[in-house]
Amino acid sequence: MRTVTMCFSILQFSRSGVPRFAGFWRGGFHSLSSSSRNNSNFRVVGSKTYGLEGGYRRRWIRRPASTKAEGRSKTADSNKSSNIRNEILEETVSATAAVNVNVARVTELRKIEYCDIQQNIAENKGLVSLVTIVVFDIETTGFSRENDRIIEIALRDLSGGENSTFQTLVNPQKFVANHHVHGITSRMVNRPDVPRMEDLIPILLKYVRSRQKPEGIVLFVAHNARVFDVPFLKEEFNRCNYVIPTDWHFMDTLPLSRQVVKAKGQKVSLQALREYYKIESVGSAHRAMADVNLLSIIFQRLTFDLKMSVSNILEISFAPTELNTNKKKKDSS
DNA sequence: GGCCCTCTTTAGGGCCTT
Repeated sequence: MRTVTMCFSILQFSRSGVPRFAGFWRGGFHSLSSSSRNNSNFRVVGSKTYGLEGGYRRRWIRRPASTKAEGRSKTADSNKSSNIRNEILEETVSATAAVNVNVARVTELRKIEYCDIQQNIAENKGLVSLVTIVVFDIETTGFSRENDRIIEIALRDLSGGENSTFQTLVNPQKFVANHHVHGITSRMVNRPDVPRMEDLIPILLKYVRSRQKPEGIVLFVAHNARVFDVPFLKEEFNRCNYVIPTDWHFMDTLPLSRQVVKAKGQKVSLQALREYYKIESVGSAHRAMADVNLLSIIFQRLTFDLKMSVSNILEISFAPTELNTNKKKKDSS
């Protein structure tokens, strides 16, 4: 199986982190392939949006985990807080006092010197213990990061285990004109029980932090990330007065796809890649978690074909600050 | 918007993301 062979391809490159890294990939992709259809174990959604029971009393509801893989598990959920946000978070992260998450996070991140991380990576010091790879996807009201908004976000931590996925609809507070693309309508998201981006970001930060390894970095993977997903995410964070943590790095699978596929005259869209790799279609295309599950498999195939190690992948990763997303007026002089 | 390709580079069209 490709899952196994990929481990071998990476083992050729990674030395110090070999044993743990093998488990890292094997566990992650095993869990994905064995339960990709229904192992979403952490959702923050409008209750009616997904047709779940629970009515309107609860602002958001959870779905139980169903993954088979082992992983970090937080079982404590007995604290009956009236704050539903805390109630959700207690499933995945330790409950903390209500603090300004962003300020605290930025302060803490300053203690983790970027150059130290880079140096550790360069020296290949236990990469597995440093890197959490998260495949993600967003659905939006359109292509303009200035005028459009995120309406759905999904993540999958490839290390697998409980709470390895996260997905939610997002209230854009504007009309969704492109529902024909993803099937997400205004009525589904413009609701008081669907979190707005400013509500979601603190939850997202805590969720990612719960998946992050001690003093490690998180590598987010998306298709066309450099041009679409990351600038969009960055814009939404800015709009809500948040900053993307400095230990969040991003990788775009589009250039990898061009290297592998386009040389053979094929297209490099997500669906074209699905056909190229003969991956069975599961879920609706252009829904965030379905695309995340698909990209998780494609990412595995691409890195296998290109014989890429984690070190190689990190070398082509980028920070949001490296992107020049400022609006530039074309110089007509 | 950024990247890639070509009938190119003093440019333009297509792809990719929703």
